[in-house]
Amino acid sequence: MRSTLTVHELEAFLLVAQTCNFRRAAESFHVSQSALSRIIQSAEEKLGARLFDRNTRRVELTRSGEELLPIARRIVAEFHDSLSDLSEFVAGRKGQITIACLPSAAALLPATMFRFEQSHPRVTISLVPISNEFVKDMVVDGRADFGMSVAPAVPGQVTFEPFTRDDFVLICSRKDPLAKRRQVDWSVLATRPIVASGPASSIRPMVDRVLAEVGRALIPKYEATNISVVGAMVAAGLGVAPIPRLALRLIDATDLAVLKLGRPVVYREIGILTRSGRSLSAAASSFLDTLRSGVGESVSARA
Amino acid sequence: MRSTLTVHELEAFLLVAQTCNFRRAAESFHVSQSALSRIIQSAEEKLGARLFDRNTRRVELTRSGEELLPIARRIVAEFHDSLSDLSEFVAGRKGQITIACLPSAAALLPATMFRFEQSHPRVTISLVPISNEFVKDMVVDGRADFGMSVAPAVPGQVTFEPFTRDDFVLICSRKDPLAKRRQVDWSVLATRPIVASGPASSIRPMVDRVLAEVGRALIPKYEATNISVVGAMVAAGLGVAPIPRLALRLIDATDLAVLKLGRPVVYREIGILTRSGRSLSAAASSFLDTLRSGVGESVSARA
DNA sequence: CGATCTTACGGGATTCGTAAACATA
DNA sequence: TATGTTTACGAATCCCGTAAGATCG
Repeated sequence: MRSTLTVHELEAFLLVAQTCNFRRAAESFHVSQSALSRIIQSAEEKLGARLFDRNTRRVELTRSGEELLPIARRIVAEFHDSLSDLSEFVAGRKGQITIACLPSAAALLPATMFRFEQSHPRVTISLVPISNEFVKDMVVDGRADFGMSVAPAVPGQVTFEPFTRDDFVLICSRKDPLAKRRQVDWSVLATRPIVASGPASSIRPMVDRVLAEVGRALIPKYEATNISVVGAMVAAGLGVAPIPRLALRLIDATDLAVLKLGRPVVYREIGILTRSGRSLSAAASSFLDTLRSGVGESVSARA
Repeated sequence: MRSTLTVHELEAFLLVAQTCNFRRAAESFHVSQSALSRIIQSAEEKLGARLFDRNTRRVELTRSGEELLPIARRIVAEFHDSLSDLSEFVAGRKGQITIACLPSAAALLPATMFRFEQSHPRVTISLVPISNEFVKDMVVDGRADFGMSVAPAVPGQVTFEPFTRDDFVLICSRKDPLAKRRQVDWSVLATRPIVASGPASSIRPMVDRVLAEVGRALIPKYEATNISVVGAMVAAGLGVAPIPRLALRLIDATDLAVLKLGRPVVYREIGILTRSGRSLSAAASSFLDTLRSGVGESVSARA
């Protein structure tokens, strides 16, 4: 074989083989018949063998042509099928999205996931709840398409796009006299034992900082790594806890009172982490569009 | 997808994906680096998605690129593997040959088949011994690549190329006094009972014609369709039989004497039948070349 | 500043369509 | 002669290589 055939030539070949008629095949192929004739000639030349025995009245496959027929069919089918699969992917209609996010931020996503499912039924989503520091890692090394968390201490490898603000609330037992109030200031924390999140949590550093601002140090009476456990301890009356409002979704609130935390005004900025200088998959990109377009909804859902 | 990618582009893509470096990939691909850059650009444009996130220092696959990677590998591999298979076929190094031939002509082939096997180990050959009239049929409708037989009564659909002449011999019992002679004339047939081939055989009409020429009619004392049976009957002393020399190979000659048949000089022209206006497969064509190039050998083998 | 990808540009090869030539039943 | 394939030819397109430009570490 002097040179390699083209998919274009194989397609032309298939049409001629199908119709055994250059004129009609040319029509199907949307080229002039002389062009088709030359395409076949070129294929034959490259192959070093005639593909059709033809005269002006009859066109039929040679043995070589018969041998090529199933091969060409397979190649052309493979070619188009595979690439159309790919185009599904490129269009974002198919694919897999992995999202790394803070456990509390996970509460922001299900509504969006539901809407996304309507328009992108063939996209699967894997939501990985993970502590703050690892969100960035997963995004940086590509294990996640994007992340949802607070802004990273060191940007650079990731880009942070603010998405929503998460303010803090105080939870206390329903039996605590505070339970009657709608809002308290952070200073109230001086009056009660504090159930604190573990130091690895994204919550703890903020609470520490705020308390430092108001001139007090956090001396935790109790500590728990898991926010649900914090909730349970508070519900049992062991103390009070300042937590992000979104974290309420992860807690059994039956025996809890939730109070707005007034001054100072503190919030976490929850945003979208993407890898800098790296493009998103089409599916992930669509998902983020859906997420952004639903901001109003998700903010109201937060109340 | 606006338009369809090219195998050429897929190959370029694979090289870039492999090296993550346009310059080196361009080298492997035997094009300038700018050309490669444009090939990738073209692929990206056709696909509607970037394949590489790249700047002057780093080149790495996007998600779309990662998705394309296994697809491209499969397509390109399939493409080359299949077509190289085909080129094996086209070169005649691989394939299947079906030969329809007279049972007696089959004796001409094994020597050639042996030599052909040396140079074309991946070609399989199917030899179909079949009566004369069907040889032509098989060639005409393509069930056989070519045939070996006497010239067809009506040419036209097939082309006849003479290959060898097959003269006639007389077989008789070793006990017959004739057995002492080396050569007799056809007229000797008047002196003995004749064991004739069946009327469907290609031999019979010739014998009839020759006897008519020498002014005698063939009144067969015995008849057999199968040439081996004719031989056995002659060996048993039931009569004598004029048969083509090639047919001797199909007969147990232990108890037979073989005499040359002198006047009139009669022979069958055995030749190669191919379908008119139809090209042979490369393997069949090679085989025929081998066959023709071995004429001397096969003629001598005939003695 | 150096290595590397991208863009600009001119030339050459390819491929197309129209139309005339050619071939077979 | 009618139908259908091939060849001729001019035009448009595509693709390449060289070289200059742009960009990141």
